[in-house]
Amino acid sequence: MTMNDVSDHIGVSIATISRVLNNSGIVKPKTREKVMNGIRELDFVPSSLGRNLRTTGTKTFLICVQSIENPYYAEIVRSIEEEAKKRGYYIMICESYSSLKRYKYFADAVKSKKADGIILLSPNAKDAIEYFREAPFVVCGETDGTFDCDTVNIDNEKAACEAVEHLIRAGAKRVAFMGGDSKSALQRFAGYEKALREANLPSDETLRLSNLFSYDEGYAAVSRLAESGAAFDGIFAGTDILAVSAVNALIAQGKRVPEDVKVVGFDDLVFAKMCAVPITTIRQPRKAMGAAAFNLLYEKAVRKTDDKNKARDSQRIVLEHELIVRSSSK
Amino acid sequence: MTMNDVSDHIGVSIATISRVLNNSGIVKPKTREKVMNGIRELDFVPSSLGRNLRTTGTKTFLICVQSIENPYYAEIVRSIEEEAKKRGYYIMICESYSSLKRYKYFADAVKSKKADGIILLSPNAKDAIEYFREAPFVVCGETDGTFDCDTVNIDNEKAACEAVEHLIRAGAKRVAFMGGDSKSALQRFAGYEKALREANLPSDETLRLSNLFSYDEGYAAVSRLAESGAAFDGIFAGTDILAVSAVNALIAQGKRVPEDVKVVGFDDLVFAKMCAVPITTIRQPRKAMGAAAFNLLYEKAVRKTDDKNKARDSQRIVLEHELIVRSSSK
DNA sequence: CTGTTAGCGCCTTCAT
DNA sequence: ATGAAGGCGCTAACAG
Repeated sequence: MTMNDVSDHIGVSIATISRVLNNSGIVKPKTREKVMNGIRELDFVPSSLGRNLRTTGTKTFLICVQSIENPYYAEIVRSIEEEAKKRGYYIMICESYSSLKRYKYFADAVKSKKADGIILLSPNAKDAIEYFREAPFVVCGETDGTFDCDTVNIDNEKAACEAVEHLIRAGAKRVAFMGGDSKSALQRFAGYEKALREANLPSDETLRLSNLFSYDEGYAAVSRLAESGAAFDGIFAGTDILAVSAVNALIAQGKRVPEDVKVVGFDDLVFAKMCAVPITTIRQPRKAMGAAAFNLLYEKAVRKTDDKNKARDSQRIVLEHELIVRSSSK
Repeated sequence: MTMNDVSDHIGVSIATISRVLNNSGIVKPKTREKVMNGIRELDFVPSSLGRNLRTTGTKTFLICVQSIENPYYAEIVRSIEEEAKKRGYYIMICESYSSLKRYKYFADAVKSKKADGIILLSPNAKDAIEYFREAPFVVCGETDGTFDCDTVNIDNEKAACEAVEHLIRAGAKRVAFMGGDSKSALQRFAGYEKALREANLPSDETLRLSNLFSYDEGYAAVSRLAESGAAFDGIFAGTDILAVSAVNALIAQGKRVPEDVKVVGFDDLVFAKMCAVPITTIRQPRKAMGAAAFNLLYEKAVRKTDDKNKARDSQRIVLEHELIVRSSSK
């Protein structure tokens, strides 16, 4: 079923059909109606293959997430999709599993014209970026001053600082840190240190639990810390997963949350409130982040087609976070 | 950058380049090498637009999930992707949000040749299916005898029955049910009833908590049940989310799990073990399910191209589940 | 073994 | 306001 079939069916040239489909050129209302009816009768859907080949564009963006298992991405993706719909764009979600090979694969997907651009929601953005030099792309949720690209993010350091300030205000004097080693994890650690400094509290190395990523790692680390007899009455976790692991490990050790130890997480994922003790956390404006990321990429993709005004400094959009206070800290 | 550029660069016809790229036809080793070098030097990636138009296929499948926020899908998707890679297929993940409009959108994506087929991981498969009549598609994780299509699933009734038998063996005499109203939820309810019948235990309507989907709904329902003073010492939840909500609600009511109430969930999602009381659950063989779903669709898509032997009865693949025993039931 | 050539389905001038 | 025709990049049939 192609435009030719429709053409035969209703006796109008394919050029006119194309004009109707794309709202381009001028078509007599009566002709337009005839075409519309024919399309409906035959249940015709134009092939994107022909169109894309002709226009050398797909109106499709790739969203590259580390793994869809992480619910952090869901709301951002949804927001990107909503924005895309407004512009008539398709979205494909791809998982990187943080593998460099996969990044190459996605970059090639753009080169081979399967998509027009990439939105990278990856925690390992820096590693990926070398592959994307030639593809229009935007990084969302990760910033690193050392590379130059369009970026949407929150101020991780500031947010972490506020989270720790909140713990201190709630009465915590000895606050532990849990986090990974990604760029944003380091920024969150910097915020933690800053808050301690500003409150004139010492930063104790034994309370610094680094290189933590999974639930199991977090659980083990907090269990060890508690067993070691180290004194602490607060935990700032760079991730809700780690915060949940901390709460469960503490309870298993006979400590009470928040009475003995106050806990704050980061990201406000679904299970932050599904925990036995609902967790205080930093909420990122994920909806706004997704929309901003799409629009940034859209602009870039369109500009590339227009090919005037091609060069433009990369933009760094920073959005506002929010502290959500729940039982784990009060 | 097209095959013509490569052709100019190395002085070989585009036909030969195509043969090298597709491993089709016969090419002298020396020529092949020359072509490979040229491709590497120019960093050429063939346009899928031209190729797809020519072959009228995209080697791309859509995976339609209700929402990527539900980690249930992650492992299935991963497994599908692995299988796809073996065959040189691309995978696009799409979210349906259970909206019928979105199903139409996906069906059109296939009609417009953006993809060759659809794997439906949706709990509302039945509603979607009318849209997919013309598109090669496979349903994974949902069966309903009333419609005819290729299907990969476990035996939900049997699995639920085993879960409840386990509760009964563990000493539970009055087991409550929590579940939604999807087809598989009903099948799980049937298994629950069967287990009670076979153990000669009465089925008490007041212990039947239906139409439950979200964490909050589950939490509220179990809280009400406990407050009502109804006697129960076991809960079979049709979903891990509901099981977690039950555990948290029970603890909040001062009940102990598993001493006072034993709980079993379904699906073995990440947070089934991230809960304060790790949850006994039914694990679906998600890896095998994903692989089976891909291969089923692959066969269908290829058969459609071959167009001989087109008609074939739809297949219904049923795979084995597994009971994972954790603290919530022992 | 390699090159030439005819479309795949569509959009877009250019005529009319 | 509409139609005819070329070509987007590639594959496959046919020549050589």
